[in-house]
Amino acid sequence: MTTERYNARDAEPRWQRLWDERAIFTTQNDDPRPKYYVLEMFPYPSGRIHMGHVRNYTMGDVVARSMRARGYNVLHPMGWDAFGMPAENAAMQNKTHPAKWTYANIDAMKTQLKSMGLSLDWSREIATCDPSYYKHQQRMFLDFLTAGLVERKQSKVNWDPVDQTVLANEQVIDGRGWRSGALVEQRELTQWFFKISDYAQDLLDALDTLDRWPDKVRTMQRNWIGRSEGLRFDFGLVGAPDGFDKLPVFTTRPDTMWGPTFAAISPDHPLAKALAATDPKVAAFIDECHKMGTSQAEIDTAEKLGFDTGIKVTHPADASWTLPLYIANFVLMDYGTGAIIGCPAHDQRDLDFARKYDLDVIDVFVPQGSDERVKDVAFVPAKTDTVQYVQWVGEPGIMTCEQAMKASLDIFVTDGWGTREVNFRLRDWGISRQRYWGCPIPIIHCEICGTVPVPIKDLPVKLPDDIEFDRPGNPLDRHPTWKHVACPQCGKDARRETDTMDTFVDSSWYFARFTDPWNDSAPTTPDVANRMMPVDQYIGGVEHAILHLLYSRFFTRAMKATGHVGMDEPFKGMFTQGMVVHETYKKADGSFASPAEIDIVPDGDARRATLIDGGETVEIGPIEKMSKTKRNTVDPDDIIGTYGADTARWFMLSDSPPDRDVIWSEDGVQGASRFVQRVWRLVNAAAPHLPPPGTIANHAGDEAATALRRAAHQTLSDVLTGIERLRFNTAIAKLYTYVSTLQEAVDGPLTTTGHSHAYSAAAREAFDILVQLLAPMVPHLAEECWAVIGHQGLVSEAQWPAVEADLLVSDSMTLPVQVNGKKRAEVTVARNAENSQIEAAVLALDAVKQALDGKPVRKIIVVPQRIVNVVG
RNA sequence: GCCCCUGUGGCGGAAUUGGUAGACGCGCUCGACUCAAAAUCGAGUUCCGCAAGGAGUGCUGGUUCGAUUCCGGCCAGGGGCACCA
Repeated sequence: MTTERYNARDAEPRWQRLWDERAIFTTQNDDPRPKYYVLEMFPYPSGRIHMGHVRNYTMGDVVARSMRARGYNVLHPMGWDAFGMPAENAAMQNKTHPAKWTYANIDAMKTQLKSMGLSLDWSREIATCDPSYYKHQQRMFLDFLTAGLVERKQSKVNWDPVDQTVLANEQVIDGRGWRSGALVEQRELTQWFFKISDYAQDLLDALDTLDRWPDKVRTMQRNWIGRSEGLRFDFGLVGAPDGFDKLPVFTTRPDTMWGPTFAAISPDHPLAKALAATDPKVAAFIDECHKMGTSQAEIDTAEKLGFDTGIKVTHPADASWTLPLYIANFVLMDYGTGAIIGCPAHDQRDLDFARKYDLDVIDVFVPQGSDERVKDVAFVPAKTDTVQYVQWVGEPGIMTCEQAMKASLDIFVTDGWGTREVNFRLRDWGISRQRYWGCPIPIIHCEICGTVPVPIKDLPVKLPDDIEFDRPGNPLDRHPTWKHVACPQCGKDARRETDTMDTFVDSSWYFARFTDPWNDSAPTTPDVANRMMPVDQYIGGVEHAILHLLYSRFFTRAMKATGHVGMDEPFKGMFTQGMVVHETYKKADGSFASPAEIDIVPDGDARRATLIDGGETVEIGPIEKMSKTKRNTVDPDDIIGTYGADTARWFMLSDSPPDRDVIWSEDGVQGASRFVQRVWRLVNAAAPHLPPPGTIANHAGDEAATALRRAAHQTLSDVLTGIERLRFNTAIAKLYTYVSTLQEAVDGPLTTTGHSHAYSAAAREAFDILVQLLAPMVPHLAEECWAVIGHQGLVSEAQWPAVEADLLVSDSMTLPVQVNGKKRAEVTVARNAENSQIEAAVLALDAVKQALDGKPVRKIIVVPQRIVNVVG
């Protein structure tokens, strides 16, 4: 039989057009069926999609299509994270307006996404750079301000000298700007902050409820929030300037309070500043500290510097116990109170400092049964280690550090010397950016009225179109007219805030906007948002495990506090997919060749890569993340053009577990392509032999029909759970097996005359199920096949049949038989056989007798439905 | 330094969470079809052994009738955090 090869290039656009015309992926908010919201992290419109996008969106699409087939009202929208610096950089280079550049990119990428055949509701498309989106963001900024969740404060900021902007702590990687790579400097600026730290405890606690999030991500967030419990107390001050009579300190090791030998404050501490005002030597020291870089290398090698203020602090437990007070360069102002106690015996950094400045070292505890005192290495046991306490207000004794910490804390609290305190590493979120291409902060600065919110009726504060990018810095600030406005309160001349918001703000609520993007008067329609939210399955890269996900969790809480949504957590299920990686090809001159320029030929057991143009042999390098610099990228357009979207989708889902990296290889793609053709041939071969759609499968008493139906329903059940657990690779393995089973049917009974009606009907069901299960993964091929086997409608709209549970169990079962833990035989017994019957059957087996070798049977373990083990 | 994850054939990986290790795919070998190639189809493919059989899930101990799975110690690779008191 001759069947033409499946032509994806012809079929795919045809089905995409039909889906579009019939708007079958448009979601109604008032649909009575249960909702399911599946979302992939929306892309930055860089201009072209890459393989990472293909993988991400394919996974989401499989979930969306399968949930639709299971009867849910699926919301699966797409949008654009469209503000950001690349648009400004492009504007500087090409003299194009960021908006023009961005929207052109959106157009191009939308075309690419459409060629993938994704089941997206494009009617909800949003771009964060559109005033119809950011006006609501401005509104929420004002709501948050009213609710006390926004603060304007002087703060030391990370300043990126290349991009000329402030960076959040999260955007500083190894002391360098995350985008420019420039060494970050410290500057004092007045900035807008979202008070995410107000929610630190809640954000931490609620992680326990997110049971459909990867543990890895939850751990990362937990560490980032960084909760630590400890003791807060005041040192008394002797000889300090007026107004400073005590020094608040936080410590997580109250047990070391019995052996401090110095105290130190940050160079940014108010007391240090006060001293600097009258003492030029202090001022000089502080200056020196500020010159210190923040890069990792500098921090690692930086010398611990201290300046003895001459001031003494008094120990809270004993006012006659005084310690010297230093200003030290390693004390951070924005953690704890900006002041520390130094206990050199049990902290290496304190010990180094003590040795350098010739301070005492007091051992609070020593190893159990030892009298060894600290010399050059601090003694820092684990909290659960048991040690001998020698310095103690009560009876010295042997206990764990944990016990001693608790006991010390109790003493301090009971005696009124201090209080329990919890500190978090998480800082407030600085959102001010000195950039043009971002959401303007809706504030007006008036000399008389101070900072005045822009009235909600005046929103949006739109970005001006006529701007120039001839110089670095913030073009909004240089605009001749934009910032000059009248104060909304007093009407006098005032000045607009020229900072824009961090782009992470834009992506912190887009998922909520998708629920009703048509509402022009408010960010959300709470009724609708509460019905469609939270996102049931969110899918994206691990690189956003902290930043984006934590901000979104905060934002949802803030939106709840201001009445825009009714829930705390935005993402019920979260999944982080792995990267797409590819081997690299290095030419003799050290430059890289792209996979498209390479021919791979077998070379003995190995493979050899040569340049198609010229034939030069190139070195096959390590497998790495696809990147422009390594030139190991594969263009989705090329793959879709050559093999079709279905092949690309199938490949992305096969083999690699979705949370791990997938190695893109030509062999793999061809394997996927072969599968597409195989399905096509199989379905075409079967089609003429199938009874009309709707023929009811009834297998009673027909062995062959029963076997076929069992295979179909087993596969249905397996694929369903595979997708549910996002284990697409195993779902695909089941489909491969199922295709082989159906191939056997086509090669045998189905195409031979004389098979029963029951068998025909079972085959009809079996092929319907095949095509339906393929549809989420290779939707175009599935539509084509659906038509070939005689269906009128679209498989994309067809509901999956229910799994018939009684088909998943058979009347007899084959159990493996072990003797002393080694498999020796198999035994087939009735499903409902008694254990005694099974035992008898097992002992009668020759293989068992042989393996026992005459030894008596001591025990027989029969695990129902599983295994039999004979112990001799 | 602290925290987390991973380790299974030539390769990607399965294994219903303590019950037949290696499903499924890739690659490879042999065969069929073909003048030939591609495509397709069939057989084989953890290792040692002609075989019977034995060994085997990074290494090493343990728990168990039974361990890839649980526990202890180590080794290797990857990731996150880090002057955080």
